[in-house]
Amino acid sequence: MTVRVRYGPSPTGEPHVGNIRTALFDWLLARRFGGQFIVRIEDTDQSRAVEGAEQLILDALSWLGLDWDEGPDCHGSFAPYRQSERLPLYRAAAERLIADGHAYRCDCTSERLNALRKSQQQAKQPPGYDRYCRERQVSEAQPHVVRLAMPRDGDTIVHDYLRGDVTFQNELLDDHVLLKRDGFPTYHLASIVDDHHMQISHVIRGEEWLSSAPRHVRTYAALGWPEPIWVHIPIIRGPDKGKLSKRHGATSIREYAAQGFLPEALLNFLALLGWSKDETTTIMSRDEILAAFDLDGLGLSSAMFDIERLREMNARYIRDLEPLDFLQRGKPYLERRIERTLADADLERLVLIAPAIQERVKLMPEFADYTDFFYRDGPLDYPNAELMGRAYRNKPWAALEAVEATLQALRQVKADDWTVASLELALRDLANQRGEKPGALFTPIRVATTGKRVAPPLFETLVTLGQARTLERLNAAAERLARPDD
RNA sequence: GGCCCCAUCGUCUAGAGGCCUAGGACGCCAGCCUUUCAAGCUGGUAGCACGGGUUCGAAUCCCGUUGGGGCCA
Repeated sequence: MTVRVRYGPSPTGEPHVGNIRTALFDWLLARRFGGQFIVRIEDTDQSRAVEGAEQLILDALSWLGLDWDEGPDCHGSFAPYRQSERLPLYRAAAERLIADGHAYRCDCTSERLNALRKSQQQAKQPPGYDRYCRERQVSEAQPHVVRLAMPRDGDTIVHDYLRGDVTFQNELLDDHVLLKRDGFPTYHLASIVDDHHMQISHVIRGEEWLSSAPRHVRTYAALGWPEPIWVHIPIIRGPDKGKLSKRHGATSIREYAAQGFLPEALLNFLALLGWSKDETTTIMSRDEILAAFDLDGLGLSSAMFDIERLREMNARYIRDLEPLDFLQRGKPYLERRIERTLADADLERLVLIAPAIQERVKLMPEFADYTDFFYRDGPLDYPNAELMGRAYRNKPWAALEAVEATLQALRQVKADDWTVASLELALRDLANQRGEKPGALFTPIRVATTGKRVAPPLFETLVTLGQARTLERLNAAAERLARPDD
């Protein structure tokens, strides 16, 4: 069997991580088994449509590296891929169902329906359409909806790939609407007609659709079409255990991108939310996930979206980046911070220190914190107290002495010997001579050269900064300590 | 409320009757390392929701209870 799976987002806003995870499983199944991944825009609810949302969805997929074979922006054998452009297909299906006696026209007013619901509520009856029009002849000319004539008794069984057979009592299912008054189909009709015509093999969707699945099964039966394989995957929950939503903070893919999460990390994290390869593997590239993926690895219980775990995974991915790749990815954040653009050669001065920075950055925007001082021209901005650190706290004269001793030692280093090894030797030596711990001496040097208490390792920093600027900044620090009016 | 789904450390999970005195990862705690901050290393903390069965034997199968979630209202 050819695997053909579709992702059917509604263009109602930013794509949500929960939806994208479904798309990920679609994509994985298709790619793993040599099938096709189709993107179909489900825009039959005109009132909820949002301008530009379709592009946002496609962008999110691209950002994660999920490519599609057929979709609204490319040709495919089953075009068009927007439901709003496929209306005649749904109408034809509805007409056929009516002709065969599986569906009927209904012109009940919303007043009647509301009254009905109210009386059902009062009588503590299950709510639902009372099939008033099922035995009537409603003229085509009248405004009307089309409803599916569901069986009145018996059961409908949904064969779910993950859960096995799920049985629903037909008497609890009412005659739902297939075609709305405006001639647009509901999800219940459109998805079925399209899945059939597009030869979809597996319907992977959130568990929230399981309760309407018997309606879909009945529709397939009425149309005489074979059912796809149903795969209802668990939903993602927020920290309060409820369905993940905006209340819980960021939910859109774009927000995660903006916060500095790497697409590889988010992909890995999402894949592991409800799926696992084996008992130990947690870090997997897209290709490794792909090679191991299958539906049987999916779990049945819903997983919580734990941002801490995602952050940790992101940090891990950042550490594992090639240094030059890391620099390129950090570049935009640094440029924004220093408010100018950087040539690649200028950026690549950082290659020596890049691995040390990678160990420290958890989220990409932090890249700027660890690198901006390399690109500042004027005096650094920091309080004098920082310069003294703990060892020279409230003793500017002592700190001054340390800085001056450092200056003296570093001036003697030959320009062509300005390396990590010789700086380490020189500065450790100096600390020894002065009879103090390296940390005591290094703090003022660090603050003087970076303007920060927390910075990358010192020797690499000084080498990257260069001898001239190091001495210049130490001089500036000495001057500040000499007149402690800060 | 009705229907449906689910149930292993705080979190993500491994486990498809004996391999389980339940394994891994993140977090957390302690120690080591250490020039700040990290990273790394070592050790530790913590779980099969409960009650009945079935079986020589149950985290694993069945029933019930409880809890959580979804859908409909």
